[in-house]
Amino acid sequence: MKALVLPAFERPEGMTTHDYAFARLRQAIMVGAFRPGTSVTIRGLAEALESSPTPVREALRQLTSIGALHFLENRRIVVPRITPARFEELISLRIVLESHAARRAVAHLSERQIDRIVAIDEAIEAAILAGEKAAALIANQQFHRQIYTANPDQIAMPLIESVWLQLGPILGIAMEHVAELYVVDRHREAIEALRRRDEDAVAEAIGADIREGIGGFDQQAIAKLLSLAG
Amino acid sequence: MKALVLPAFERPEGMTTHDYAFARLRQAIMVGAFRPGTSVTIRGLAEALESSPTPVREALRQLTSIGALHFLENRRIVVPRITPARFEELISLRIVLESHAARRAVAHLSERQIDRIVAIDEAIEAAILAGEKAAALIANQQFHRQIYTANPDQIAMPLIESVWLQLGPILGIAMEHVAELYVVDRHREAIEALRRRDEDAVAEAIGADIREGIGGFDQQAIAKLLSLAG
DNA sequence: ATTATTATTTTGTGATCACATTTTCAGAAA
DNA sequence: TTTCTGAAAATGTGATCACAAAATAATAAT
Repeated sequence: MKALVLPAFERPEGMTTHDYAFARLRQAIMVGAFRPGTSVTIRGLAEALESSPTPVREALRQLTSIGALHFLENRRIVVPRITPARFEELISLRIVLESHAARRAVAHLSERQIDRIVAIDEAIEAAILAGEKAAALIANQQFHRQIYTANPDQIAMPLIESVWLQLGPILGIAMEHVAELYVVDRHREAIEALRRRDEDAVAEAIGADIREGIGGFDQQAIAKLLSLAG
Repeated sequence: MKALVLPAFERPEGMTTHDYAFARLRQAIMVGAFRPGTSVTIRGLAEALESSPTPVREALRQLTSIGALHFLENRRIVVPRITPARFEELISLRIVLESHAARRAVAHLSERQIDRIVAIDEAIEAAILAGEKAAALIANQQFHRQIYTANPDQIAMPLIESVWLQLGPILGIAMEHVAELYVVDRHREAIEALRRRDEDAVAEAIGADIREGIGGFDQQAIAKLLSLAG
């Protein structure tokens, strides 16, 4: 078992080792640093993170609870495999959850907050132009998160992030094999609908954004990506 | 801090201490054994479960990850507080998630499986007649779970169970203060729609089941229940 | 050469300890 | 009496160890 290399991560001053381990592993999964089916071990990750096993164990309990990793029957921990059918379930669930979260956020959004969302959209475009796929993915998530968290009573965000995490590994493969990830987006429509405070139009734009964005990968395309990943 | 008493739980042969701790705590939260705002400690729970702190710590990482408990800024662990607005978010998210999950399960259900769902519905009725509220709540969940898990590629179930868990503490209060919890249900309609393989009717019946069941507690009723709980 | 058995290694689990951080309590000062 | 300060207690964190369970490798039997 060769030494594991994780994407770089800046640990903030005073962050506990457990929180650092969790945040770093979560980010790595989110940007596709682990392939579907990959086994991880407590000691392997502890070594890569330069920590003792305890914080890693606790982080792994969290990551398995949010669907980012799976505990197998034999107690091994793996990055979940994905099938075209499961990909479709993830996308359809994303559409349902995020349309709903967007709809319920509309009444809470100030013009200032919408300006902030516009700025994030510009950062997405910049990342795409620069060919920085992982940065575009993260910025795209921030775009969505900024909308949904405008609702102070929202509880959908952890669920939405869990779905995003489960998409991480396949999107990681996609980022290696397709020229651009967010060719299509409907962010302009979403922003316009937000400004009009039109809940139906917002939900429609968000749903279409997902469906026509990464949801555009059909079962054949997913199967092809999975075969490319070995 | 007085000794904690947890609802009884039958530990299966060979179950690891961690799995037992997690399952028992999860169940306790689900049936409302903890009040919103209650603080729990690792050592307190370990004592109640007759284990060392390690498995409890790992279980707490899981429970906080699925929304059943919250880590506070000061590192304390509490049962989340709930407001009428949050209750409404939980219900509306339940409606969206479960209608969707039901819809996507329809194509996968055999007659044999539907028979099993009917049997569960009968068990719910029996529990209601016997005045066993917690048993009715668990059986009601099993009714729903049986439908949604018919879809072999479904991924919504962990999200749905997280929402159920977040409703646990307030439903626990409700069980103490209302005569019956599931006065209204739309299980018959759901079952009929399942037999007809009518996705729209299934989604509609499940949505109505939730909306007219526990979703019938309006903001005033929730505020009243919260004040009764202290 | 193949299969079964045994030994070794790897990996997860639970316990315990020391330490860091937060809360509570007691005593002193205003 | 109230507020402040310092000490003690409670609580979470991380490290380490031994043990249990699973996987792999080596050896023996067919």
